[in-house]
Amino acid sequence: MIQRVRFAPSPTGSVHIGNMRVAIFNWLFARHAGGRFLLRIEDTDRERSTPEAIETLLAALRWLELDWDEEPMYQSDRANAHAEAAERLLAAGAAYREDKGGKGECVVFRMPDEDAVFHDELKGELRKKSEDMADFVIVRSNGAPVFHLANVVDDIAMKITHVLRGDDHIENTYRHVALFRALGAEPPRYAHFPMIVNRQGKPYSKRDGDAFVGDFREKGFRPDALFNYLALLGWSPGDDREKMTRAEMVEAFSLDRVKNSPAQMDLQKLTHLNGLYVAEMPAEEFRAQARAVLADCAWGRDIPEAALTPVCELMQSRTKVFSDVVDWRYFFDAMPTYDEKAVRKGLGKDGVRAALTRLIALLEQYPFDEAGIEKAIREAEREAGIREGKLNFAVRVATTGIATGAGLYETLALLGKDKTVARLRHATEHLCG
RNA sequence: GCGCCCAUCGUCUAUCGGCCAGGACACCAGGUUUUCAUCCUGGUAAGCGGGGUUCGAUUCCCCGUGGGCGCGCCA
Repeated sequence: MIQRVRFAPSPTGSVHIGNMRVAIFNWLFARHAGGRFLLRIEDTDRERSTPEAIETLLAALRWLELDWDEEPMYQSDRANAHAEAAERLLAAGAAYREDKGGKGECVVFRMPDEDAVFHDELKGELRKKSEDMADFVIVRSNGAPVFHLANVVDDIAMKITHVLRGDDHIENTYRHVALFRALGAEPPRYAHFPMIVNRQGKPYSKRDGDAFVGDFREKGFRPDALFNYLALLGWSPGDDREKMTRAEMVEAFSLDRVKNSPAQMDLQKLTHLNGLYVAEMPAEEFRAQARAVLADCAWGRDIPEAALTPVCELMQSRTKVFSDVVDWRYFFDAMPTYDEKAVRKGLGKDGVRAALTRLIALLEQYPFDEAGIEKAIREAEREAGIREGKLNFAVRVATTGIATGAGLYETLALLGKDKTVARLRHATEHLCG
């Protein structure tokens, strides 16, 4: 039998990272098994489920290349099926009408008078005593179906074989299993994944920042890196592999390798992984991405291709996230923005002013290329009695304003003699301690 | 309160009774006789507590403790 799983989000305008990981696990499961990955939009909340919210959701799925099979089901189209199911349950005595709070009659599902049991693919046999479960509303007094009913009726219609969702649904599952049976359907198999939690161990929320797929996209994370990272949150291939291609993940994925304890999001590790992906991007693609970031900066919009290309070549290997690109400003502006701390540390020492002043003169004596620049700096050090290599940091701060960057000689060669000399001069006149 | 789920380095994880408890991120030290966000090498760092079962438990069972979830005419 072909396995059919579904991702059934309710569109709210932003896509939560925990939800997306559930989608990833469903997708991986389906692709591994050669089954179907289906989409159901639970858009019965008409206030929040706007066309824009739905588009945001689909865009997030497309961005992560979670391609779905068949036409998505829209729950809002299913009112008749839900109502009909409620009628059947009523007719069979599995449900009854009741006015629970003066709001008019609603339809209540009668929980069977027996313990609820189901087999969870991750957690084993899960059970709950009959007396610990109460009947529950399936149709509101205004006629609208409640989540439980709609969810089960639609899963039946979609012929879902495996429901893979967050373990915050475990309690619902006891009810859902009963609903499936009452509707004459065999319940699907279930697996409940642990949640993604924050530092405090609470479910990851928007208050924690970076809670939505869009946040990562905006910051310049790559979708393949985010996919890879999220897949590893709660799942591992069983060996030491971490950076994996989709094909490898599809091949290796199985439910019995999914952990059943909650995982905490580690932005640093995601950033590291993203850097590995960035490093192997084709140069043109890297440039296009950098260009997209620059387009949002007033100073970065009109950089000619000829100026941008060498900077990209220099910086790609050390770019981890595309938002890093906003720090490239010193390559293009006349003057860098000087970081106070770096200035203090790099330009504050005695003798630095004299050495840099001498360097300005020495730069005139050699060709302005990497080798010539290095020679000039070495010579300036010798003359000033500074230990070899020690002047580099001062030069770096004087010319780029910050403490870190690419290779110094390459950076200066790229900057050009005019900017380099002007900045060195500025440093000797205004910044040295 | 009642019920359910969970528990290995700071974090993500490996281990399916015998491990010097392995890897990764982060961190620290060193190297790439120049910086560095790349790269290489090395290091610090873990089995929540108490009972069992067993020749032997991180691993199996029980009880605590801690955290999470559920107990809606929300999804």
